[in-house]
Amino acid sequence: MKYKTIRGTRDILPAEISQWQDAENAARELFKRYGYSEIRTPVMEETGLFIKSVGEDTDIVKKEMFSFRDRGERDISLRPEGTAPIVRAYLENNLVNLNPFQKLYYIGPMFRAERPQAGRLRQFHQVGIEAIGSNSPALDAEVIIVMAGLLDSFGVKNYTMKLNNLGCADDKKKLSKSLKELFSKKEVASLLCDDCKRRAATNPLRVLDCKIESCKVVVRKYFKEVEFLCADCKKHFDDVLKFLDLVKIKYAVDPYIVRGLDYYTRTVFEASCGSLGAQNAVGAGGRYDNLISDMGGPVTGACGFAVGIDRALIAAGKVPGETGGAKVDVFVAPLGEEAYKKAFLVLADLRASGISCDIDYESRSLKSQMRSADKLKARFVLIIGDDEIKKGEAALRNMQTKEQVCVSFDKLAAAINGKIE
RNA sequence: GUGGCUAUAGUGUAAAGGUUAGCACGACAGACUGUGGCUCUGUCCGCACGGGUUCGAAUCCCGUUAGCCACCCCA
Repeated sequence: MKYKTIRGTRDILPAEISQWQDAENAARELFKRYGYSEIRTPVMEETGLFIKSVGEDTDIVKKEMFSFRDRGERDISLRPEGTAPIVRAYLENNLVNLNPFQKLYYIGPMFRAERPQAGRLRQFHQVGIEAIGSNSPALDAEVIIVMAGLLDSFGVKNYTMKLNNLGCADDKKKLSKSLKELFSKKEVASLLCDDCKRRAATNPLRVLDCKIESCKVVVRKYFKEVEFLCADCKKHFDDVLKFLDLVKIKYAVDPYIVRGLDYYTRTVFEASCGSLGAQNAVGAGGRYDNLISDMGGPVTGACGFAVGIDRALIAAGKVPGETGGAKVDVFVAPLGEEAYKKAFLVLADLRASGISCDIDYESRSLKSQMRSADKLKARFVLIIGDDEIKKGEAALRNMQTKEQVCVSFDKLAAAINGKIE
């Protein structure tokens, strides 16, 4: 029986792992500059956490969660997103008492049971930040700036940053109600696609970002008349834009951006990249001013984003293998059994001195060992044969210059360290 | 989840129902037996899985699985 990775999951092999490490390192370095600390939460949570936060009627909860009941009859889900677990952790660990304002970031796998495609996996990876405990528009702006900086550091180019203002919870309710009324009119409803006819009743905001042209026409024609934003929310959004203008971040306000998670309020944003096909969202986020209180915490604002690492690497055009391959300082090549034992000892000494080195385990010809050394991109090969053992020194060959010198066994580490500098 | 396209060594590909499934890259070994990259030689590794049609299937049909594309939705 040959086993395979399950649908929508994949192995990240050594040839591409450096891209992931580079991306993660870049993210950590960037977040540190902005004062964010890492937090790691479990990949599993109570299912109820996501139903409550992401929303009962959202697709993520309704049809995309990997949920199961464990042996203790608990309802558990693999996390489909990172925000809810972090809010849970913020409240559960009383971080609010430590400091009510927290800047947190996370990196890790998320799980959604969608039909897989390139750039859309069932286990995918997100890196994101959550700044909890402030209503300031400067925070919205900073979060957007950090996301733009992250995409830049990943090498993602040609993305567009779209912003919208959904308003506070009351505004959203007003909007939803107005849209329901609008779509219930026969002359409007008859123009919508079948999906939107259904959405008009269940989740009317989603009609706004329907891709079908006829629906777009309807939305453009009637949506302008819908007034739903209160004065505070309007001002908040205007201030966010001012801060962004101040640091010359490029963005486009798109009144049809609607996020698929119920907890968003006020500012929402999305970075999309044309080269990704239909999976063009490479990062997105927004403000969620009611989530913390909905989860039993104090009334306090928060804002965050998530970037899909898998997608970002595709968008950045990273190709596996370009930077792959192990590199080693010294390849030790013994000839014969006696020499192998000596080599084994030398290996231990060199490694203890901080020198990366490797050896062949199959006792092959020197030619083969030289080839292996070449493949490993070894900078030096240390040849140990009977002659060398007799003389008490090994032959150290520089693979680039082909220069070969004899070095006494007890001075090996020092000699090599001197040459590596 | 719906619809469509696809599936040949590790990778990229050829074979339009008819011998031992070909090629390139790759891996491994060797070319006066203690010296790498180039070259040459040899070796290794494959028809996704399961049924069916046929004298005969990589090739045609069905199913399964997986990938890809669009939708749904989303990072």
